[in-house]
Formats: sequence, C-alpha cells, structure tokens
Amino acid sequence: MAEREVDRSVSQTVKAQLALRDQLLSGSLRPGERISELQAVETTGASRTPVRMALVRLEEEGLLEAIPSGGFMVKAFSERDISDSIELRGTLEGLAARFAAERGVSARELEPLKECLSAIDELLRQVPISVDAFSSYVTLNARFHALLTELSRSPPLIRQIDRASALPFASPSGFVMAQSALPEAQQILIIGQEHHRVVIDAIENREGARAEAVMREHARLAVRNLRLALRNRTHLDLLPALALIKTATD
Amino acid sequence: MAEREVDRSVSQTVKAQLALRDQLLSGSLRPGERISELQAVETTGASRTPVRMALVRLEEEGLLEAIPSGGFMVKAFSERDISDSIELRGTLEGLAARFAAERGVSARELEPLKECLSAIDELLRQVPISVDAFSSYVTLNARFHALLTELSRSPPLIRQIDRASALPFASPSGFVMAQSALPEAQQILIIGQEHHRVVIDAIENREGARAEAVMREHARLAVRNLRLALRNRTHLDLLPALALIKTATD
DNA sequence: GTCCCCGCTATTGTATACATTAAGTATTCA
DNA sequence: TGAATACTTAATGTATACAATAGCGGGGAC
Repeated sequence: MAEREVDRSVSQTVKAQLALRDQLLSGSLRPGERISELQAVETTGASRTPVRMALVRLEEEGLLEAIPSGGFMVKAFSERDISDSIELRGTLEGLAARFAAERGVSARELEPLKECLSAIDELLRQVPISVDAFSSYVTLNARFHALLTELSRSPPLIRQIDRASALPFASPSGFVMAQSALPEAQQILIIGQEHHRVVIDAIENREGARAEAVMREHARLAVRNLRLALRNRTHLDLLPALALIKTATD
Repeated sequence: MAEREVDRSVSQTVKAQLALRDQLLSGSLRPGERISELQAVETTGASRTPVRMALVRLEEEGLLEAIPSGGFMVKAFSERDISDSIELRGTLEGLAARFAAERGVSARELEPLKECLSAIDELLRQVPISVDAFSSYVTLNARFHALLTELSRSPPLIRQIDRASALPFASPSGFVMAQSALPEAQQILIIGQEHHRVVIDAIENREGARAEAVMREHARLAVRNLRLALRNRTHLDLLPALALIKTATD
C-alpha cells in the first residue's frame, strides 16, 4: 500500500461518510441509482470496511436504502415526502419549544438566541438581500433552531430533531435560498423572523402552548416556501439537496 | 473454521443485531457498561465485521453510545428521558392521525383498525385481566398503533415513528404490563381503549385536530402510567426494557 | 513513600482475502 | 427463432490478519 494516502486526523469511517454524503447531496449519485462499494472505495480512499460502516450510517440517516438482494441505492423523495419532513420537524421543534417554556429557561440561556435574532435582523435590513448575506442567514438560522432545540433540555427529543434534520432538505432555511431572487423571498424571511421573536417571547413568559403553536406555524411557512421554490425552478441549483427529489416520471 | 455453526437463513449482521438487542433488553449488559467486541463475537457467533455493523445499527437505534476513544457502551436513560420519549412518540402519532384524517381514509382501510379494537374489547372484558391476556393485549395494541401510523401515508413520518418506537421502552403498551396487578391497571387500559375509539371516529369524520389531540392525550396517559409503574416497582421484572434505566445514584 | 514515566497488553480501527450469491450472456434445444 | 438453462463474472457478505492506540501496571527516581 504505497500510494494510498492515509489521513489519520479523522477516522476512515467518518471520512468516507462525509465524502459519500457530499456525493449524494451534490447530485453525483442519482436517486434510485445503486451504489457500488468498490467505486465508493475508489472515490473515498478508504477501504471496504469503513466504507460499509459509512453506508450503514447513511442508510440509518435516511439518504440510502438497502436493496433486499444486497447493497444500497440512493433514496428518492417525492415533493410530499419533503414537505411532510418539514412539517414533522416543525412538530418536534414545537414540542421542544413547549418543553422549554414549561420547564423554564433563565435569561442567561436565552441570551444567545437573542443575539442570533439581532444578527438576522441586521442582515434583513438589506433590500434586496445579497447572496453572501443569504449564506450568513442560513448559518444563523440553523444556529437559532439548534439553540432553541437545546432549550428543551430533553436529550431524546434533541436527538430525534437532529435525525429529522439529517435529511438536509428538511432544513427550512435551505429552501429560502432557492428563491433568493423571487420577490416573495424577503417577505418570507421577515415573517420567519417574526416567528423567532414570538417563540422567544412565549418561552420567556412560560406560555407553552403559544411557543409550540408558533413553531408549527413556522414549519407551515417553510412548506409554502418549498412549494414556491419548486414552482420557480430557476434557482434550484442553489439547493443541492433537492438532487434527491424524484424526477417527474415518478 | 470447523466448529463455527453458520446459519445461512438470515444474515450474520441481522443475527448479531437481534442477539445483542436481546442482551441489552434482558439486562445482561448493564447501562454504562462498555461493550466488548470480542465478547459479542463469542456470544453472537458472528465474526467481527457483522458484529461491528450490528453495533453501528444499535447505536443509531439509540441503545448504544459511541465512546470517543473507541468502542461502544450501553446507553443509560433517566426516568424523564423515558417519559419524554413517550410524549415524543405521542406527538408524532398525533401528526400521523391528523394526516390520516385530513387526507382521507376509506372505510376498507379502517376495517383492520376496528378489528383490533374489538379484539382488545374482548380481552378487557376479563376482570381482573390474566397475564396471558395482557400478553395478547400488548401485541394487539402495538398492531393498532402500527396500523394507525400507516394510515398517514407518509413514509418519512412512518419511518420517524418507527425510530421513536425503536427504543422499546417508548412503547406505551409495555408499561402497562409492569402494573398488571395494580388496581388502577384495568382502568388505564379502558381509558386507553376509549382513546383508540375516539381517534378512529375522528379520522372517519375527517376531524384532524381532534384526531391529533386524542393521540397526544393517549401519550400523556402512558406517561402517568409509567410514573405509576415506577412507584410500584414490584412488577418491574416484567419490563426488561427498564433495565436501561439509570440507577438511583445518577 | 509517592509520583511519574516507560513499556506492555488488550482492544479497537483498518485492510484484504475468501465465500457466496445474483445477474448477464451465450449456447442449445424445441 | 425464441426461450430456457447453464456458465461465467462481478458484486456483496463474511472472516481474519495486521496496525495503531489507549489504558494499565510496574519500576525507578526524587
């Protein structure tokens, strides 16, 4: 094994998993396509054992599907699969927000959330918003949702939300990008930001039901958002995750 | 490899996974305990590769936890972890019930649900209920919940509910058993059965909100149920899954 | 006597060889 | 000529050998 370059800073399994996920989300591998272990070995640089572990993990993650006769194929999703996933995630986040409100959260714990909020406000002042600002928005929004989830203090719930978000298309923030040039885009971001504000307020005032309701509404907004994006396919290239959507023939 | 008996009817990976899960739920392996690959190889009869695949799957399933320095340990759960898991599952089932109601379900699809309902009614007529009848109840109840989940016609949601149920303690039916001899037991089963009846009615009448609400209430009943069971520990041996609960010192 | 360092051992992470099965192709028979 | 069967091949499933690392124990020095 002279020529195999081995990077020992991360495990081969993790390296393979990241590489394969990249390939999946970038669209190098088409939905329904069978994934070849040997090919994966070549493209990832790891050997078969770590590659197989990565494949198992990606299957559990929901990006791959086991073929009964052996091996794995790239999973394909319908538009409804995706909108359901968004709603599902919203439902779980609603539960997290309710837990946070009911169980109580100190002002100190809410601080990072509020910082996120302000930072997003800052970005949204730009009209129309630039691509760079969008990129920052996506990061900040993801951070906001992650922090909110943490406030539930419920490891099983946090874990489950992570899994529901693992399918990257379930990330509401992602879809926004697809329509950055649409006139409705900015408006949608502003409504979403309003939701963020309300959920913090509800948690501060220990209004569990209100906190839950607004997060579910937030997800419904994201679903409308997705529909809009799919009707205006011009910017879909900004959404690598959508490579996993089934083609029209399905 | 003369003496290793190989059963070719199922894959070694699946065999190892089932065997290890058995060990976890039966309490042979204690929470927090590190799991030895070599030992697992001996007890399962599979070789290291399939054992490792099984360990990865069990980690994704939530029964094991990866140790940073390598290997896996048996995950430990607090009482709140478990009650949160039940509520989480109820929330997802509520969404499934709502989807079923909103998207419409034919009378023919509801038939199996109603059969389950009647069968459970039959069992509950026994007062007090026998251990055998309990066992049947658990099976039927699980079937009812699975069928209900299917009605949502949402693969991502079904998948997620399966995962939330994968932690077996999250199965509301399980906890009932722990208190089969308690005076409150029968009453709880009867209330649960009433919930089942209501959710079917709500789905038939396309009342999404009502269908969702009753499933969430159903989960809250299961949580009360769990608390009751834990206060009356005499029958905990009926609940192997609870072997995973952290001991009092945690 | 205690603390630190070195080396050993046990266990995991990785690579690869071997077994088995499924799919594709060619050949033969009807 | 078409269909069925057998053979070949390429892939996955399994087992095991090898490498690296972390934890532990002993010994030495301060």
